[in-house]
Amino acid sequence: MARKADTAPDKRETGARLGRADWVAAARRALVDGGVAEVKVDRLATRLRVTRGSFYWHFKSRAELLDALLEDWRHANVEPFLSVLDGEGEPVLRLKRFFGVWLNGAAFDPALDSAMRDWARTSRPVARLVREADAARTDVLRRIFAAMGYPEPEAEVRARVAYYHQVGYYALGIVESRQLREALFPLYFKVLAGHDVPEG
Amino acid sequence: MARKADTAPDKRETGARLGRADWVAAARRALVDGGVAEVKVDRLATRLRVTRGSFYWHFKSRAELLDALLEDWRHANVEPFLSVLDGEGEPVLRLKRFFGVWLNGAAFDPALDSAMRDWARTSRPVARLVREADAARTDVLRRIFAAMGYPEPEAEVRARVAYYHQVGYYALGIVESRQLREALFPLYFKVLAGHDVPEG
DNA sequence: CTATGACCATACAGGAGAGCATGGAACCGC
DNA sequence: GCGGTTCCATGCTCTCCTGTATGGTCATAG
Repeated sequence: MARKADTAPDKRETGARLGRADWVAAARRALVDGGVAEVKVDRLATRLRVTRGSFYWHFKSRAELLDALLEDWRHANVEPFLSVLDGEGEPVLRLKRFFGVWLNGAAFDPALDSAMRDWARTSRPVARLVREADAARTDVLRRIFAAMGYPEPEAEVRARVAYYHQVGYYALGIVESRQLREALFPLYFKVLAGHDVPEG
Repeated sequence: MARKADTAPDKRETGARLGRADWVAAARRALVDGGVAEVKVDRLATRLRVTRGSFYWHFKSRAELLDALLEDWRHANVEPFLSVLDGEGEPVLRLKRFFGVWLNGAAFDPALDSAMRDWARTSRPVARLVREADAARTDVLRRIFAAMGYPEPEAEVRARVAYYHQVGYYALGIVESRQLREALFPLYFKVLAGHDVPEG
């Protein structure tokens, strides 16, 4: 029944066949709004409007899908984050750019980040990966603060406060208008950086 | 087989019968080190060295256990937290006391707090409860900063940074020696409060 | 037009876990 | 020590999910 797609195939374009990427994308969505426990083969199949027979052609097992999901996250939410922000320029401007990433949310998905952290609580390899990402990110911040002239213990502490603060913000599941966040931005910057927001 | 408790009944004292509280305690432990998904009736039964038959005498369903778990958390980790910290005294000293709660961790359990937040990601009522707790706690902080003389928008921002920072710290699953944390405490205090650590 | 490979449906086996029903054991008041 | 209450064991049913096997359909190269 129904290769003709009764209503809407949810993600893939009309009638197109699926690939591993489609399954990973569906898994990512399920992870974000349900946790790993909700990443189940038959549910994804239902959502993609195919049967599990399709899945087991693309993947050997559910574990293989989770591995692919992990690699997908690493590739999309860790590497770019670092390469973009660990560049050149005035330290204060680099810091402003760092905060900007959180604010505009173009480079990465905070909800996915939280979901990954949730997953990490019950999976050793995931925990390792997430912690590596966290360490790398805080290290970028630490170097920026050090370049701004803060002595070593304080640079580390400021990096932590800034980064942990953001993680906490998203962990709380706070929903605020972009306007409000932008209005508070100068104050956040002053408190976290100990400087006023620079021009540019 | 075995009312005589082969090895150790895990929690309840020798041979004693169980009550709702025992099941809730077991559920809390399971929640902390496995997430809601691991709070399963038969696993708890195994851990308590009884069968599921016992459970369904004390509880109508698994959902009822989760409700009890929720109420248990609210009663143990929200109300005391506020009453203790919203007291009298110098604002700076109250702030120091607030941070002290995080540090010595006697008044509440940060791991449980994180587990609850994870749970809140996939449950509306839990999210509502956790958010109420968060709002109440940040409000205590905000009032302290305001009493310290910070004008209103900044008091709010400093309260957020301080609180979110702690939430993030635990969300990352960081494990540090108490020594290191105490060594960094003065710096944290200086960055977060804009003051040196007061005496007393 | 046909053959090959990519993609998917169907049907089966098996496990894990929730929930109910019922009988038995332990305990307590009297 | 007897009867009622409290607590627990045992044995079912049912649902959800994973994994495998196998055959069908579609696209496309030649």
